[in-house]
Amino acid sequence: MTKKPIKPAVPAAASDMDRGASAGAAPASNRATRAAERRAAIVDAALEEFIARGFAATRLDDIAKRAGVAKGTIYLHFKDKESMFEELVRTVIVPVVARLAALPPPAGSVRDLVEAFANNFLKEVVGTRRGDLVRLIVAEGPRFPSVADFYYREVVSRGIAAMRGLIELGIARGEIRQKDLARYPQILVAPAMIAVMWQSLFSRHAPLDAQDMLRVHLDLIFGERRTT
Amino acid sequence: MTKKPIKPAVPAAASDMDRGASAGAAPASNRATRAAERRAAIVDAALEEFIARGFAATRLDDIAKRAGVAKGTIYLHFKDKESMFEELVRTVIVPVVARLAALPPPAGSVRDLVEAFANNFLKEVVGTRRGDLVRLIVAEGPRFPSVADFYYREVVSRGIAAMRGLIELGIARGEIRQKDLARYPQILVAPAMIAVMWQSLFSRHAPLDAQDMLRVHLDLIFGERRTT
Amino acid sequence: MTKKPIKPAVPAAASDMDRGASAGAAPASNRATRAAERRAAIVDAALEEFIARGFAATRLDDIAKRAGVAKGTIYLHFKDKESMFEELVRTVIVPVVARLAALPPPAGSVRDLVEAFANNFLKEVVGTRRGDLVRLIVAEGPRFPSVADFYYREVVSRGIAAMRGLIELGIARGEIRQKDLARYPQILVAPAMIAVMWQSLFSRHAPLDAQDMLRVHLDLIFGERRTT
Amino acid sequence: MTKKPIKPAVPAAASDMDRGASAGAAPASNRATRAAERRAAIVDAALEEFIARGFAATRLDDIAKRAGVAKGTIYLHFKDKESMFEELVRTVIVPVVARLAALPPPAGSVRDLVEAFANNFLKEVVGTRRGDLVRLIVAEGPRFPSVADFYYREVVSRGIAAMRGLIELGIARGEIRQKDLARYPQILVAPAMIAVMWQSLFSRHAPLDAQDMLRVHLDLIFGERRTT
DNA sequence: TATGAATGAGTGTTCATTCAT
DNA sequence: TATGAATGAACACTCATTCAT
Repeated sequence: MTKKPIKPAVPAAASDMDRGASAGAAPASNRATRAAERRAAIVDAALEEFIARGFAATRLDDIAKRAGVAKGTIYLHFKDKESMFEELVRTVIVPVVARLAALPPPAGSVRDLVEAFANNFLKEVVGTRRGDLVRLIVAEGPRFPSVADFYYREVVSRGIAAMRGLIELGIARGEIRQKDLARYPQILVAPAMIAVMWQSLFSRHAPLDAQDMLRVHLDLIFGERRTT
Repeated sequence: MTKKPIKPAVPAAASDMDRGASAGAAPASNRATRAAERRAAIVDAALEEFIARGFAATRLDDIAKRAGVAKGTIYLHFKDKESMFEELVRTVIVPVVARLAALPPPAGSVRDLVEAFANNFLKEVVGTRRGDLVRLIVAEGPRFPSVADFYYREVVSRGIAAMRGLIELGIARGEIRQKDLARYPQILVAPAMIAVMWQSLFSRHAPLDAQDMLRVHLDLIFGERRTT
Repeated sequence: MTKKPIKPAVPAAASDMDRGASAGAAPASNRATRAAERRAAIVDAALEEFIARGFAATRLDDIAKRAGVAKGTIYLHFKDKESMFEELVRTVIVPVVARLAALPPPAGSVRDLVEAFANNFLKEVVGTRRGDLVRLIVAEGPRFPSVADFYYREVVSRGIAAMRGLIELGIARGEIRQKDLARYPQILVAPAMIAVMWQSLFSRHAPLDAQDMLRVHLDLIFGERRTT
Repeated sequence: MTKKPIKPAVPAAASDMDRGASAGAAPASNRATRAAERRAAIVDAALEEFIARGFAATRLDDIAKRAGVAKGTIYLHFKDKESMFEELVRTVIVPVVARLAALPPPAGSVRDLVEAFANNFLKEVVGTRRGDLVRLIVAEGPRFPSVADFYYREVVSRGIAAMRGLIELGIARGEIRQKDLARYPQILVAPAMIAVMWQSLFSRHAPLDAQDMLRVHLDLIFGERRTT
């Protein structure tokens, strides 16, 4: 029995950001696979270009060139430039959210949980292309309400809810003193967001040790760690 | 003796953002005054458009229309679109910085100082056009290194330094326990920045009581206030 | 066996100036052919417009309209207006030079040679669009050194050399008495050039019988012909 | 008795080309003088710019700057750019023609006359701004029929007539053998015209000894000079 | 009379989108 | 399905001309 290569439903479509090392072109058996690969290539290229230049200043020509397809091909996958941008954000964000939603085992203290979460964020977002995507959304959000909406719905509101849950847990367990914090989970993540922006904008003026900063921030919330 | 109205040499040139209620434009006496007024009108209009659409998507035609001048007039004041954007940021930011630099009377506790500062920020930046300008800089910074540089130099680095000074004072006076905070003044202002972004992007999904959030954040840093 | 119509790889690309009666455009089979035809149409139209108005006053819009293409199409073939002008001159001149370089059979006297040459020039240049092109180069040369350079290299220096050769031959054969003439072949062609200019500028004031004038000039150089 | 400064009817208006060393601003007594000086300055500047860039590419701004007047001032002297160009040519050419019309004493042989004339032309036209003006007229003539007409009427037809007169005199005196030459005085001046163009266009590729060339040409017409 | 700020029509160039191959 | 040549609307920028001072 020939074992057919198992292809994901949305194959490789989520850009390099979510591909391990799938760079080396896969065998590309049938039609659908090829199409999906092309789409993924376009998404990757578009993300790169949009991040580098913003929506309006990005040329479809450049995206096509970078993706290694003809300009017309883009229109086989996306209705127009705007749709492409909107779908792009969805395509890239969905798997990230999915992974984060698969919470790590809630073992240990709340601080440990939050810290694990923060470290993950540091590694996977701050200073990476994903961090740039966040900045891109901040930049283009007002011109793309649907993107802002999507981002709020899928990422922000969920993230806020998750953080609130952790904060309430921390309060219940006595790890967090300040009860009001549960009303503003934003405070918990604010320095992380600042770190994201800082890396994009100011890191060449004054590098920021994001990890250390987040530790200090957590100390503020959970109390300084006893260095036993 | 007739008291002649004293007109500033470069009057109101810094955009509405810094004009009190100069709406009812004066008769506009001399040439230089007129020129300055026009320039101010262009700056105002450009700011509005750039915030609404971003740099690349803004049309000089629209700026001219909004400013009530002909397209060519813009080029009497600015070399080209890019220079306009760069000078615009400077023009708008400088007086804000100048005002903030005029420190409020350092009376009372450090918390009071910080709180006064935060309230000022809330009133003057969060949810205002100035807040949008911050977002605009975040959005366009990577494409306009000179703007990012300027903003870092004039606003960020100074703000960080000022915050650090306050934090160290708070530590010295025993108001702030966590000494490490002085290494990351960003933590102090992070929620304020988040508030700025939030208002631009998500306020229609979930309004944010920025003032209350900042209070909670300060409680975190200074300890909860005794409600006497 | 069906004899397929042989099409040149770059067909008719050199403007009407070098097309015989290709007016009834062929069905235009393949892609490359179509492209070449379009390019030729643009070159023709541009030549016409540049001659009529000069470089600066010529509108790309008009060229496009005359060529029957969209304005953007021009930019598929030429980098910008300046390059178009420069390439245009090359494109048009090269085949003319090529044809002249294919020397007529060097039979008969030097005078006959020169006369054949002059008659050819009269028919093909004086009073034609090619003549206007010469005037155009004289007009725009100072603003387009590269054009002047090219023209000097490809046309002038070669023409001068060829004339010098003929003159020396004429001297050797005793047909030309004045030996110094070999130092200034320009004298040989000067009346022809004057004829070119005259047709463009003054023919409506005073028509010039260029052929007769050239005959008189040759009489001057070779001595009057015995009217046998 | 106050000695009023004698002003020329067309004061200084003919550009540097016809001013000796009037550069050092004259006392400029009354209104009319000042106006005439300004006009002359504009004419000078305009000539310079038109020669350097051609009609269409010349900016009134540059002319004004070079002339040391405001842009609006130009419109006090000329209806618009086209009129300025047309009047400019007239203004500059008239005195040149006037001077040439004041024929040198017709002493000596015809060849001496022609040679004196040619030397004058070499010194005053070839390689000078006046020569450039000739090229400018050749360049812009087709777009400015009135200029071409004027030039033909005032310069070309008169020059042709004068040359014809000299040729006929030469024939009558036996200095010139070829009687047909009288029908094409253009032949007499053709090398001189070529020299004018050559200096503008090709002198940097191959310098041309115009004087020697003209001598050879005259030898051709009058027979080689006996070097006694 | 002279100025030069202001105007706005005009033009070169770009680029999202279409469509014949 | 994929291509990329062709399109033409859109836009930044220029510059001749006007006019209030």
